[in-house]
Amino acid sequence: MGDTKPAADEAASEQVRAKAGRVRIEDVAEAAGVSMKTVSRVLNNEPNVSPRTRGLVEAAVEKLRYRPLPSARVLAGRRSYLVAMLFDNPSNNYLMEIELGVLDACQAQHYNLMLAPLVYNADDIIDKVEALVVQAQLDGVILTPPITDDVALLRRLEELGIPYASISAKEQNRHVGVVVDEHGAVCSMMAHLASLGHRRIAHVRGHAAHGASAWRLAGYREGLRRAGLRYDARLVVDGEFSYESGYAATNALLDLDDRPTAIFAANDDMAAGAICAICERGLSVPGDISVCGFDDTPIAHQIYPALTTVRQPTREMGRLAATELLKEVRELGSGGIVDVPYALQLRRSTGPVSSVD
Amino acid sequence: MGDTKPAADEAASEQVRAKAGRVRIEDVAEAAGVSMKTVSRVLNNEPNVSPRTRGLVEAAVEKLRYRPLPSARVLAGRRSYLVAMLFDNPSNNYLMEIELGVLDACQAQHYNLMLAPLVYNADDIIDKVEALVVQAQLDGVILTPPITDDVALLRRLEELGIPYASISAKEQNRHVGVVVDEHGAVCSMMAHLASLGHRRIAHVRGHAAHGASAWRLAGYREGLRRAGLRYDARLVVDGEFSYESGYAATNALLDLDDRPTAIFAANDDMAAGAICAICERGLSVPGDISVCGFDDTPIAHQIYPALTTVRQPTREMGRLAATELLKEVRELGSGGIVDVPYALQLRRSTGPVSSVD
DNA sequence: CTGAAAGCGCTAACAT
DNA sequence: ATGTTAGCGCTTTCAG
Repeated sequence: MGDTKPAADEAASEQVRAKAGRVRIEDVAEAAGVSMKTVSRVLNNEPNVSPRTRGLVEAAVEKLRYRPLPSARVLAGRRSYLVAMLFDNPSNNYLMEIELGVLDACQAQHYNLMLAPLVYNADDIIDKVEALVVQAQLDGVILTPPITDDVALLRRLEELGIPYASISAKEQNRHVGVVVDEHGAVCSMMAHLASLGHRRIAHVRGHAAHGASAWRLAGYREGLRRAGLRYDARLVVDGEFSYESGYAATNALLDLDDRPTAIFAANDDMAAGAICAICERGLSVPGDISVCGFDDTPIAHQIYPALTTVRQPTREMGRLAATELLKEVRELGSGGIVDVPYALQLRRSTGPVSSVD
Repeated sequence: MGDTKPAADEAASEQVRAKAGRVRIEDVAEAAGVSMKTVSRVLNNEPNVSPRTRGLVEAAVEKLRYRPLPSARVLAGRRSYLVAMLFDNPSNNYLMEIELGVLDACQAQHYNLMLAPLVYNADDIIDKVEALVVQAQLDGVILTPPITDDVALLRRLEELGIPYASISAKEQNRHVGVVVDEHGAVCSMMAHLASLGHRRIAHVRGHAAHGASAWRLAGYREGLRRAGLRYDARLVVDGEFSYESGYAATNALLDLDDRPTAIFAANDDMAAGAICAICERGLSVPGDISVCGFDDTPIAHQIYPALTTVRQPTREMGRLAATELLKEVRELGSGGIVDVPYALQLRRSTGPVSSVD
């Protein structure tokens, strides 16, 4: 390690600086023999840099292992490289999958994610979000159900001119985000039940305030229609997406004189509750009654019998929503709606209608 | 709206500025009739401000609805007001509860949370974390299992001098963070099983690389000892915390000539797998075999029969870990280890040993 | 295509 | 107890 050659000196001093202080854009500029601004251009993919210069800068960045300091960029620039995910925890599992997907996209594009727990329908939600957007200088927000359906909030976000993307929003007009054809999914599920010979199919609804509940009910009715079955209001009972509500709703159905041979619950948790209620009466699934759910959460294959349900690619949905949002952030109007595919997961909880019935 | 009176002018200009640009510390200083620095002192709870002045400043902050811009504070100051949570998803549910707790504490103390998905035992984990710490200027990190047990990482964090807090770390020496007495919890569970008359109690182990597995096994052995039961190696089978592994392990146990009358699985998912395996053989839980788990995840009460298990206050653990970390951030050495209580959740999956046995 | 200078909003160090 | 000054590291004008 001689200290005679200038090159060695330079390398050494750079080392020291990197260790002690921190490599700054100025150091990179010096190393590449260009100005700070040119380095900045390269970093931000701006036009008007010759390929040769770009290469020089990139090499210097690599060599010095330079990474821009986020706070400095934010302070100086217009963008904050920060998006927030607004949520009112619908379910730990669903939310975490979405979050992981969002994180995937954010990391890939060097954006940061901030989490904003909110309470759906609380009257201070707009103030809270506004404070967040202004204070944290958010570049955009991701809305998860059921926050997606707060019209007042949507309006305010539009007034503020801040890009947003929603996941499974009820109203899809003018939105950026991702949706899955829940209506179609439920229709397929109903077709599956009908093909097994079921004629009395019940539905346990989800929480009334959630958009998903309406879709799933609509799919149920359309499914009945297509199978040539009559809608019977007594076979539709309210739940609220929780295990307990599914349990209670199913007990009500089991008390009917003419009980159903199949139950479509609006999500897996309620379906699990349904199975429990059925088992407790000494009936068997699917021997006596078939049960199916929606979401394909882990519980779907961790209960006995394993649940027939509908799978949505949750993590992918998070990733795509974030991707569309970031497009929108870069250029208003460039984000779109992505329709992701669902898949029926046929498992043991559904079977042919029992012949004695 | 006259423009003659200076006071009105000032108010109006403040309004405009607040709307168009943004309220800055300078505006607050002007409104309070003090210098920028004094406002800064009040904002940061620094000493050497007279109560009167403090009051003046606070009133101005309130009136102008002033909020400091994070990036500016970070750039100018030493702290980043940012902590990261390092994780290698052990389970969506567990992680989300921890995260919500951490978020509670961070929000209360005006800190931001960054999420860092990692892969336990990957060889680039140290580089990744180091890049994060340096680049994002983290004030501290929170470690979740199993990342808590990466000794090389812990050493590096200490070298870097960056505060960290861990949740349920295997080695608790010199750590800041939160722990629960898992050993004691398992002993209690074993005492419960023994009191029901069980003499042949099996254990399905967790993933070998996780600290929790070792604790739970140790608690199992100690529990046997206290109940005066002999340890039988054939009754201990390996799992890896997944539903499938619990299912497979239980099938192995059921194939034994002298099969157990109770199974303690190292977590709920595996216990759910165990119940499935038992049911599939036409045996009943707890009639033929009692099953218990650990964690009290939602699945514990969503399967049939509901699972006897151990509950840890997960969200609270996240909150406490973050709280201790932030103490440590403010003043090295001020954070400590918090021992949180566990609770046995007795449900239907455990019962008296069958008399025929 | 490139560079020089002027801040972004705040805090640190040093006055006073 | 309070104020003054000089940056933090980057981007944005605006000028070449």
